[in-house]
Order: sequence, then C-alpha cells, then structure tokens
Amino acid sequence: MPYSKQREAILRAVQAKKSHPSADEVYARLKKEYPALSLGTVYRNLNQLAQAGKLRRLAIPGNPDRYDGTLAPHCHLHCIRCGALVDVATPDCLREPEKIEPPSGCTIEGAHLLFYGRCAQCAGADDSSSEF
Amino acid sequence: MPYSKQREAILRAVQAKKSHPSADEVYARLKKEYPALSLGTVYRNLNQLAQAGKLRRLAIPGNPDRYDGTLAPHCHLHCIRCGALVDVATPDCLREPEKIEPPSGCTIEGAHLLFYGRCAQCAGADDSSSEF
DNA sequence: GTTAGTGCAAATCGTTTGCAATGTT
DNA sequence: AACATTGCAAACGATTTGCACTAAC
Repeated sequence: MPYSKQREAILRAVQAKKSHPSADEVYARLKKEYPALSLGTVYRNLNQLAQAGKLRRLAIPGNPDRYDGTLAPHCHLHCIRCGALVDVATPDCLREPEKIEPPSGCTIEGAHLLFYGRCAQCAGADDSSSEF
Repeated sequence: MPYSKQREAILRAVQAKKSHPSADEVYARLKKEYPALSLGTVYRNLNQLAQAGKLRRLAIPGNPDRYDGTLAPHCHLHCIRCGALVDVATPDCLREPEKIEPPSGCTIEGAHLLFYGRCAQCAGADDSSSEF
C-alpha cells in the first residue's frame, strides 16, 4: 500500500479524536487542512485502514458507522441520550477473545462489546431538558 | 398500540427465523402470505417492535441491520465468510449487565456482544471455494 | 512507466416519511 | 367518530463506484 498524504491524515484524524468520529466528521475536520479532499476518499481510506487492521469500524443501529483508532481491546458505551461513544475497559473475562469458547465448530477472530446507556453528562440530566 | 395483522405476522416471522433476518428477508418471506404487504410497513413495524422491547435490532458494519426475536440475553457470532449470525451463550461475567461496573458517572441499560469469526460450516471450508 | 490513489459526480443501498385510503377500537 | 396502521411512492442519508487525472514508487 503506497503512501498517500490523505490516508495518513485520515488515520491520524481518527486516532486523534477520542470521540470515535463518523466518516462525515473526519471529512469536516480535514476539509480545512485539505480543501480539495473528497468524501469518497475519506470513505475509501477508512475502509482500507479498517481492512488493514489499523482502525476499527463500529456499527450502531440507526446511526452512521464510526471509526476507532485505538487498537488495544476495549469496548464502548453508546449514550442513548446524546449519542456519545465512550471507551470502556474490557471486562476481565473478555480480555483474551481467543480464550473464549466458541460455539461448536466456530472460530473467533475478534469481538466487540457495546453497552447502551447514558454517559456521565447525560446520566444525571433531566430528560425534559431542551438540549436535545 | 392497537392490533394489526401485519405487525403480528412480522413479529412472528422474526421469532420463527433463527437466522436473525434483515428487513428485506422478513419482507420476502411474508410477501407470499400477504401479497399486498409493503416494505415500508415492515420497517415501521420492526422499529416499533424494537422500541417496545419485543425484539432487538442489531447492527453489523457494512451490512443491513438484522432483527432478533429472542429476548433472553445472549450474544452473536458474525461469520466473516458467509454472513451468518449465530447465537452464542453469554459468557458468565456478562450475564447480568447491571452488575458490570460502568465508567464513572455512566449508567448501563443494555449490552450487545458481537464476535467476528467463522461459523461451523465456514470454519473448515476452503477459502478458494467458488461458493462465495 | 506502471500501479495505486484522488476528486468529482452519479449511482446504489438501506431506511424513513408524507399522504390518501383503510382497519381497529 | 377518533385514531393508528397500511400501501405506495418519493425522499433521504450513508456509503460505494466509475472515470479521467494525478501522485507514488
């Protein structure tokens, strides 16, 4: 895979944001620095980088996919109020996915644990707040 | 929520299929029995049923969402070769999501653990097979 | 010079929505 | 009668793709 400055910038943008940005957010953020950048290029590179194992693509029902540059195993909490995606430490029992017993005949190569709940800002917040 | 025969059929179709069908698959299966059924109705009802907690909507990166009629906690293995979604027993440590310690200030209401790997049919299969 | 990557625009896919007609209570 | 649900078709948002052009090796 030859070098490209767009690809490098895209990977760095994902790694730099702890918010687990969507493709659109990566694009918006890099558009200032690379005014000619196109959204198609962002999608193409995010997919390539995910395939190459340099980042992870995450799906949440009803939402655009998001990308995570942290490769160390961990999981996420999706805030059902504000949509934030917060890193969560992996419970001990899932630390080594290859040690989990798969259903008979199956093989496990990876895992993703997603919690649904409320982030710290939203946990105490009043639902009738006009913020959303 | 008043009764509707389409909604009942849709819920039953999801519950009956252990394959965790997508909206399209539910639609295709019911179209024979209800030739006038529309895809919009299928989507509308799947969403309502998910909101009402009668089924679960599952997202997998790069794939259409799928629906699961089994409410008892369990997790899934997504076969990276054929796309099958196989039920997996929840590891003991995740049996009671409310007992998991959330990041400080957060609250957890649910969880979904998704494994990536190969199902029993694909684990032994030759990748050069022309089947896919 | 060959190969892979880019920007752009159009196309595609999954999903949602407005509306007039129909079914449920 | 009031109200939710339906089918249809159009709209939408997210993502992918074809193509002529440019950058990397």
